[in-house]
Amino acid sequence: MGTTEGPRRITMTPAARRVLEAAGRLFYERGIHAVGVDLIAAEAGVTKKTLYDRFGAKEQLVVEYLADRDERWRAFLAERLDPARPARERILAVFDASHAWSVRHGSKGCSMVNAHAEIDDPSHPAHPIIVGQKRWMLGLFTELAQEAGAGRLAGTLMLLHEGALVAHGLKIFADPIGHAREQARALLAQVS
Amino acid sequence: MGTTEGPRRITMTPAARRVLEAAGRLFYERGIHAVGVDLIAAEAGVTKKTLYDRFGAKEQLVVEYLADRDERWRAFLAERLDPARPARERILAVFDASHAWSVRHGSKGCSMVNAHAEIDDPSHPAHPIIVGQKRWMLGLFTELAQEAGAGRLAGTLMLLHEGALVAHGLKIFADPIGHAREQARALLAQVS
DNA sequence: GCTTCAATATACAGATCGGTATAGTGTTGG
DNA sequence: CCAACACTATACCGATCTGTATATTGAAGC
Repeated sequence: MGTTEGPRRITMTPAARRVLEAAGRLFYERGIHAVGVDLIAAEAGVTKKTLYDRFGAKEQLVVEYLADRDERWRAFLAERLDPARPARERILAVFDASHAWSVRHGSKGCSMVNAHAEIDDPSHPAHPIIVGQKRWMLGLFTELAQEAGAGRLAGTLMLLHEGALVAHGLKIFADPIGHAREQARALLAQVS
Repeated sequence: MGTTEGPRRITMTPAARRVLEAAGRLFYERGIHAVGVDLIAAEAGVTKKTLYDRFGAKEQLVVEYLADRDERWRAFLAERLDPARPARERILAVFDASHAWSVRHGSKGCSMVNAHAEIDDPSHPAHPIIVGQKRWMLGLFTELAQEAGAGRLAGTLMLLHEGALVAHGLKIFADPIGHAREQARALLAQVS
């Protein structure tokens, strides 16, 4: 039950990697529709020809961007979910991972949620990636909560986590992810 | 302490109203950058000249769109926050209002959060409207929670609410707003 | 009655958009 | 040696983008 494994059949040459890096940074910071392929190519130090030789179309570049983020996030999270530790600690580790991730990757909120705001069409090839990650996160919280003997808390944990990411992106109040983690801890403590 | 009252000095003629309605619908459903002024004018049954005579620029149209949504949401919510009722019920009424709002206005999540995903520049005139509404919501939860003798729950209520709106937009699981409301109720019951 | 103004219709400007075409360079592996 | 391939450089295509220009109509208010 790993990553959804969609299309994603592009040759990852050095230039392609630079393109993906630049696209990821620009898409996340400025939005997908606001960023043109010319800018991406320029930032990557690559000609447009190369960009199109590797990715074929901007849409595919968007797909690769999101699939890459999804893959990286799951790997990042897996590193921090030591299966030896009790489920309750692993639940809190999810919030800690989100905090660490946001420190490393910037604070404009969740790239999946942001991309979803720009994609209306459910038949867009990026759509299953977005929904897939969120479903996977809900599944993770469900498993962990059940293992912690608090199965009914899965939905609440998901909502706290999503809310924290949004609040963090909007910079409404200080350390929303830490706040969500603390609330999760308190809720889990009640089930003991 | 009402709406932030930004610029917003345009003559609201009948044609302008139709433009704002069409822009709101299209911006929300397809995203701001994905919708052109030609389409908005066509959908509103108005010439582009009229659109520019009223709004001057697309950016101003975006500002009006968000300011209008903000205003409507606060009025919508005020109608459902009977000051005679106890604070605890009014907190739950916020979640009920969000549910009713989403039924009426569609389910692509929060228009402020979605707009924020497309606006990088904090100096964009729409930025204060977005952040303003969220700050106001946190202030509302803070007041209500304090009045209910559960001041420390304000942040959690905000996170549950934001998370529910996101989850609702992504359609991850059934009735996230109802779930958030139920969790809020449970948390408030503990403070009694 | 004449100005004011909201509105129409249409055409166009300049920039940028996603994407393609053509020609050539440098490296690598059979 | 040479074919394959990743890549550069540059120029171009048609479409779409925001925004403007021109000329006209119809209704309301002093």
